[in-house]
Amino acid sequence: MASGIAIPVEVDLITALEDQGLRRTSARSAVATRIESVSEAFTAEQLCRDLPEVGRATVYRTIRHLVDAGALCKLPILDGAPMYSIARVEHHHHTICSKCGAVGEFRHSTVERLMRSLEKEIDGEIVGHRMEIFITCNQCLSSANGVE
Amino acid sequence: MASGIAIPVEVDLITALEDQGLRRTSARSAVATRIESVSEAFTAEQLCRDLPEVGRATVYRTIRHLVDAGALCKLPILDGAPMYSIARVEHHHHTICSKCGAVGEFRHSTVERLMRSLEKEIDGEIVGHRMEIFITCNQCLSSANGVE
DNA sequence: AGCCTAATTGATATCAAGTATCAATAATGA
DNA sequence: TCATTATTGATACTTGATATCAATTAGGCT
Repeated sequence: MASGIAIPVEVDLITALEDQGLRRTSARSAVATRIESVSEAFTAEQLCRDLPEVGRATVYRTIRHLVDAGALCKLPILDGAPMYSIARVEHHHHTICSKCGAVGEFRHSTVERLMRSLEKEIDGEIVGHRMEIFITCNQCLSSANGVE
Repeated sequence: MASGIAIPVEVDLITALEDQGLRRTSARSAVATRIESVSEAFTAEQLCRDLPEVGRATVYRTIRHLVDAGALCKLPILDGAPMYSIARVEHHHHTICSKCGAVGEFRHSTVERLMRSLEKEIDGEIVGHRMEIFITCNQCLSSANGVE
């Protein structure tokens, strides 16, 4: 999705954890491996279901560590549990398909430029931003055409 | 906040509810009045605490109706319950102070222009977007200076 | 290898936010 | 006023997530 503007970087979740001074354990490896193998965004509960051999608490803790390490993005969904996706692009934003929930990443220089121009208009100091674009992905568009 | 670019519109929450075909009741009036009187963004639980005479279920239901009516914005917070703010500006985005949590609104044409330019790059059809700018508000900036 | 210590785990209890239920109540229209 | 329908709110429940804490495990040290 938006592959033309994504800048992929190497992702190694277990290393990201070790870089935080955390030990490499079988539970953490299981969580990391699983996340790397699912290409799409996921919720914590999904991960718990996929990994019944790992305790819920550990799954949640590991996710939190990965978010702290910057290796995972936590993105709040309007209704329901937040989703997580691997941070493959340095600084990026997300596209969310409002039909199927698929999450993509993109990066666009205009967003950063926009921040600088807003700086004058805003009553304080900008420390960060977040942006989500809601789309109907091509897959959902074509399947809708096929049915109707 | 960002008053130079905000375009205020009239807000009358109880009317917004009636426009949805909902009855004017004392519980709904109490909720609407309370929301109008607090100038800042709030959580559902805060509202419940402020209105002990109105049942929790009714508070939640009324908030949902107001969001459906477009009179309230629901904005997901990274950790914890979503906050709600009156939609005073037609289409707008939010500033959130990461120190004190104060929420402001702003509107900027560049955001809409940005959407149009992104349309080409994104693998699907844009149906909406959301943007939050995290700031340290002037009040928090000055109080930090005063203490340190 | 074996030991020591601190980190980690996970079953369980708990918490917090929010929704479903449903009998009692209130609002509207005839 | 009456009949009908919407609304209310106490309660129970669901879901997502965290706290507790005894048992286990990893990593360093000798």
